[in-house]
Amino acid sequence: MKSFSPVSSNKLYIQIYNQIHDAIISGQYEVGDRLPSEKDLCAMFNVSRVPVREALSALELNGLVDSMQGAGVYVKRTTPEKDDWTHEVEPQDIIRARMVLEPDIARLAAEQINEEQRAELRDIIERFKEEADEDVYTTTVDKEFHLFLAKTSGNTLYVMMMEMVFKTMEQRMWELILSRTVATKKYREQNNREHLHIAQAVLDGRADDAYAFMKDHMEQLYERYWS
Amino acid sequence: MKSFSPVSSNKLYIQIYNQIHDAIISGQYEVGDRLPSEKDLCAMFNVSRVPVREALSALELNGLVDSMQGAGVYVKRTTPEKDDWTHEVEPQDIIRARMVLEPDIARLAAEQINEEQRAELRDIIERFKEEADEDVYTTTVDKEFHLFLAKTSGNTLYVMMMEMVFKTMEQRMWELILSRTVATKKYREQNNREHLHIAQAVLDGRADDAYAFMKDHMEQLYERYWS
DNA sequence: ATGGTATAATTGTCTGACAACATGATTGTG
DNA sequence: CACAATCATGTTGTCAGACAATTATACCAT
Repeated sequence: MKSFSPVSSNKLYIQIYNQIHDAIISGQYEVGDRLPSEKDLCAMFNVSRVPVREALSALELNGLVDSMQGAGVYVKRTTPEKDDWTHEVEPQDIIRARMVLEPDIARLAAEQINEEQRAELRDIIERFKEEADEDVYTTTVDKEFHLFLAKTSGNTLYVMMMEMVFKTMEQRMWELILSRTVATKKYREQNNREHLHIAQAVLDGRADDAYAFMKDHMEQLYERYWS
Repeated sequence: MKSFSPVSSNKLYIQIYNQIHDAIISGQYEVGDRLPSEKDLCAMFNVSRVPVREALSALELNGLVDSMQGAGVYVKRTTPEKDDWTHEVEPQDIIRARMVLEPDIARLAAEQINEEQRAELRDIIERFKEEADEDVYTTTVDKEFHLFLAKTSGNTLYVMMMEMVFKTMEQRMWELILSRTVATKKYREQNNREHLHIAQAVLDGRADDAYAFMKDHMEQLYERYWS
């Protein structure tokens, strides 16, 4: 493999780490390749074993390489941590998850809402009404509404799950799909009506209604998507 | 701050790294705190400076600490608050979310399972039976089963949500709660029966049964927890 | 060819030393 | 007394050499 450049200044092990790290993730090494031995690396970088070992141990603890006593240091993976699962989420996956989750969230929210949260919800309702008059359709208030319900449910797992949902929706331009469905004027009005029904049920503490209205709302979304 | 335990075997710098890493992300150190000097750490771990420095340089290259020559090693971050939501998840939150999610996951899994996955599921069933004879109760196969269903459902959001659930369960020693409920012999047998019923329904593609059995299973969990 | 053994290569750890730098105490001077 | 320069001390960064533990390889006898 390639030779490394001798290092010059300011914390050798950092420069050595960066050089080897870049060499690995840039694909100069394949998975399973063996790095040069520490002795060779010392010669390449023109340093002692200490900074080389500090760099290598950091790479190992980062999961990039695997060092085995007596054998050598082997490349374990050449790609940075991929938590990029959003690309394999299909639109129907999101709708399905929301159909299952959100009615229960609405019910819990209606059961547990307090005065402070009622004020916040009224504020959101106002913004829904303002938004109804505008020409452009945005999903910010929509998102805010559903996340508010999750928070009000008091179940932190629901909050995190809904944030996952919306993060995924943003990551993949769902705007396009929305533009074909709820973004049209007719559907926007219906959407608004449904939101207001749910909000009112939550405000009144009518848990069963909140559940039912949210279920309807989600089923509407489902049908609109598949039509 | 606290003292560290002397290390014993098998790559000292890994154990040292883990101990310091855990001490930092668990909040035993605030941002800006100074770690003990290398000399002190050597005394605490009862090792030489070499593995201590290898662990510290890895922490620095991971961005957790900042080591300044002549001054000391200072904590840079204690892990973003983002990952720190698990502590506010209550046990009933987890049960509630699972009650809502998992029946639908089971249904989807039964609808979409293919031959390869059937083989994997049979393998899991075998391990359930092996585990039934052992004395100690572990949750590894249980977790594997439920995560398998999520994967088989084909809904990546469900997979991520279930991973969230189990990660949370592990983070907050649910073992303790389990030891009071499902860990007892009587419940373990019932648990096993329920799992096998669900698995068989999924294997046969009986979606409605898978849904119903999983719902029962979750309701059983719910009742066991609250009793 | 095959299997076992000796040898070499490689990583893991220790010890001791010194250089580079930061901080606070000491001292000297106005 | 105030203040600045100097020094002592503690800390991290690096070097050199050594040995232990483990693995891979070469060699040899059968």
